[in-house]
Amino acid sequence: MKTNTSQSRQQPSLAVFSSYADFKRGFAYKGEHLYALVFNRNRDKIQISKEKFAVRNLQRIFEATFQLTPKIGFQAMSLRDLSTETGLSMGGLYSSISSKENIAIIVKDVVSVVCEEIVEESSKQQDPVIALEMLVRGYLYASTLMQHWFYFLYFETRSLPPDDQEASKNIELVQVAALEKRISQLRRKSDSCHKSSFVATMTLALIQERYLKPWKYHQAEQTVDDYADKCLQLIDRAICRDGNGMN
Amino acid sequence: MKTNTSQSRQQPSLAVFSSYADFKRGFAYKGEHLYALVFNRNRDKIQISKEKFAVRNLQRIFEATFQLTPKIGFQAMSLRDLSTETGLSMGGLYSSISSKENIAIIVKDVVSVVCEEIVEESSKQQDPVIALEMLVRGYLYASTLMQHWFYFLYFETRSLPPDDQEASKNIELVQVAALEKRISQLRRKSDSCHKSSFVATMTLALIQERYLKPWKYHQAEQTVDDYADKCLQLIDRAICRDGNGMN
DNA sequence: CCAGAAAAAGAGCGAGCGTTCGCTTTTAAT
DNA sequence: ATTAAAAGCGAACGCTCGCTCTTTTTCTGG
Repeated sequence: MKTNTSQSRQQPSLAVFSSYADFKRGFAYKGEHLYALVFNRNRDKIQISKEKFAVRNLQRIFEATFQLTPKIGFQAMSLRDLSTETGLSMGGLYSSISSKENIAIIVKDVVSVVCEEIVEESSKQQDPVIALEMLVRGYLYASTLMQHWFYFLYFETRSLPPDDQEASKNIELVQVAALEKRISQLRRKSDSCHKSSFVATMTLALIQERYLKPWKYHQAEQTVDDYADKCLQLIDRAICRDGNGMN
Repeated sequence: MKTNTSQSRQQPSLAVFSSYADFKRGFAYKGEHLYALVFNRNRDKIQISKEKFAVRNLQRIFEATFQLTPKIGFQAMSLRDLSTETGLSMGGLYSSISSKENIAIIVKDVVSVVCEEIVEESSKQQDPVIALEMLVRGYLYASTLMQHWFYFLYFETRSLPPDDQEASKNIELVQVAALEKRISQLRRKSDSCHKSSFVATMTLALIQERYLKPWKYHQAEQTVDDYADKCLQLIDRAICRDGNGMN
């Protein structure tokens, strides 16, 4: 599995999944795979040419960033802090990422790729119920597995150059649009039911709540699976598509 | 209440309100009133002794901060930027706030005061329906009127010293707890209904969504009143208290 | 209108930032 | 074992930061 034939970079699809464990198994963006992806997508920013070395350094750099950043913010993290935490020298840091800003840009890129795949996979589905479930579970599960990345992007969007800030906001807009489309396909047309756009907004807010507030969920008396179930159930209620008859 | 015997500063209560316009009228934390409050609560941090000058400078400083900060973040805003934007000199800035960090600390303090009052006013109500409505509308309306302050605190909590970071998270926990208490009083006991804690979390996430994403709502094709109605309606659905008692 | 007090000004300070570059060590194909 | 290329290193650089302090200007009450 790990034996990479030089350049057979392939994105295994999210495939079908119905639980977090399931999803996790098929999830491609983790461990060395993830950093190999980063390496391949950002060769221009990385002055190291051998994948082996680049991947090792990138892994250290991002893990250290996610360690240092949440309590003090990205801007307040100095490259000397990062050097200490990674064990790399100043020079090593620079041959790996070329600039501090690139760290944030790469995070944006990664989250972007993951989100696009979720939307893409879901859009292949013609059944709106399954498609919606894929969106909700996909985003929820992916942002749990990559919590640090999603969290970082949300709070550090403002550390990005203007164009990337725009792109970062766009990720979210695409996500809501995908949700809204599927929700509107399911919504019972009635004035007493919530508008699709409102329900889509609510759904995204709930998903984000989960990865933005790790201190609430890290102890996790409640699993992500439960959380996903509740979100889906709530959507049903909001659009009057309840299983049990409610008046 | 507050121990204000010597101080003439009085906080007009939020009183009763049933619409945004209503709430706005009775809202005490705006304009010069607000900065007078800041001045009185932070005399130790402010080296200017005449209220007149202090209030004028504070107003300039916070308005400039809220202008500069959203796009680049607080850490990236230099005091020279702030000096340019406010029209104050370096020295003027320092006699007004003593340190850059104090700007963030004061924001935390202000948001804290506003939130405490919302919870306090609501807790005086014995009718849980009205109490819940006061919480939701109060938080939603207040965070609309003071959008910059709430937004800043959410994104800049990490620029605060550790104790204030803790305090900032606490504001949110108090808010959810207040919501949860009232929701649990209304919740129909049934396994098919969402747990009070989940509904409270969802409610807060929805409220925050609104002030955290100004680019979605600033054009506001949808008023805050509508938004509040929808939130309350959704709560009812989630806890199986529909019966459409929604006027 | 004046004199003492308060406020505003802004050049200057040391610290620490992101970044660079000349050098050493490691790697890996011969 | 040799050697050229790649990776790693860290002192040093220019710059900007938050902050201070002396000087100047403005305010204010008699």
